[in-house]
Amino acid sequence: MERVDTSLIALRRILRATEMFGRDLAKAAGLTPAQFRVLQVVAENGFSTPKAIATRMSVSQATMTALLDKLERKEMLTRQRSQKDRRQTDIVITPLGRAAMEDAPDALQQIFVRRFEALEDWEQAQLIASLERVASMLDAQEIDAAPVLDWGDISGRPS
Amino acid sequence: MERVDTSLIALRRILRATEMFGRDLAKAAGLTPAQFRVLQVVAENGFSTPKAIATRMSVSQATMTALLDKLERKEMLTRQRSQKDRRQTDIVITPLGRAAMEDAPDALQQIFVRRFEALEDWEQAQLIASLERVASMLDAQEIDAAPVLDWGDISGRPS
DNA sequence: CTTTTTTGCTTCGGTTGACTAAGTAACCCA
DNA sequence: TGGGTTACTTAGTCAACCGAAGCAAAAAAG
Repeated sequence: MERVDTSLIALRRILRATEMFGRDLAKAAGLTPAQFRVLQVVAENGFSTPKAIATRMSVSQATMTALLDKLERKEMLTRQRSQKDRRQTDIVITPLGRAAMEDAPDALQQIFVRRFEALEDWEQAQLIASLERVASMLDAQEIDAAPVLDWGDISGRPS
Repeated sequence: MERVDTSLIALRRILRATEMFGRDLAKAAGLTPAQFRVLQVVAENGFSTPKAIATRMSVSQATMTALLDKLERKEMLTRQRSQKDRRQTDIVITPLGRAAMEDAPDALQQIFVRRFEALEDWEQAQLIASLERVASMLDAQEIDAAPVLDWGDISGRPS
C-alpha cells in the first residue's frame, strides 16, 4: 500500500521531468518535442515513410502529415515519391535536419546519461534491471483481461 | 555506453506506455488526461484553488482556467469565491466528479499496482529505490547540487 | 485484363492543451 | 488614499492530435 504509493510518486516525478525537459528542448532547438521525435526516428536510418513513422510514434497518419509539413517547411527533411511503390513517400532527413538534432541533443537524455555514467557499476546494473521490469509491467501487450474496464484494444488504434 | 542505451530504451518504453494509457483512459472516462489530473489533484483534499492546481501541474493559470471551465461545465467541480480572500476561487469537487474518478480509475496505475503487488517483497523495495533514484536524476532542478539522495519529502507531494 | 479492394497519403474540419499579453478585482502596506 | 502585488479571467494564437472523406496506386478477384 504505502509502497505502491511511493513507487507511483516516483513514476510521476519521472514523467513530469520528461515533460518539462521536452518543453525546454523545444525552446532551445526551435523544434517542438513531437517534431524532434520525428527527426529522431527518421535519423535512425536516414529515411522512412509517413506510415512507418506514424506507427512508430503511434499517432495517426493525418497527424504525421501535419508534422512532416512543418519539418519540410523548415527544410529539415524532404519528401519524394517512392520509386518502388508510388503510393509511398520517402522521407529523407536533410543535413540541416541532422544538424538541428545534433545541435540540440535531447536534454533529458543528456542529463540522464551524465548522471547514469557517474554511478557505480552495480548501481547501473540494478537500475537497468528495475527500469526494464517496470517497462515490462506497463507495456506488456498481452494484458490478460484488464478487468476493471473494457478499454477495448489497448494497442494502437482508437476505435 | 551499451548500458546507458539500455536504460534509455526502458525509460522510453515507460513513457510510451504511460502516454497510451492516458489516451485510453480519456476515452473510457469521457475525460481528457489533463482534466483527469485536475480532478485528481482537487480530490486529494476535496478542494483547492486554480493557482494551486496550476502550480502543482506546472501549467499557466490561463490554461487552468480553461480546464476548470470544461470540468465545471461537466459539473464535476464547482467554483465559488473564497470567503477569506475574495481574489481566490475555491474549487470544490462534486459528487459527480468524484464518481467519474472512481468509475475510471487511472488505467496505468491499475495495471501497475496490480503487478507491483504481485512482486516479492525485496523486489518491491528495489524497484522503489531505483525509481526514486531515476526520478532524482531527472527532476532535480538545481542541477549539480542534487546530491542524489535528498528525497526527504517523498511521502506526499511531489513539489 | 478488367474490376474491386486495400493501402498510403493528404485535405478538411474540429477539439484539446498550452502559451502570452492584457484586463479586472481584491488585498496589503504605507 | 493610492501604488504595488496577487488571483483569476479574457482574448488571441498555435501545436498536436483525431476522424472522415478523398485520391491515386498497387494488389487481389473475377
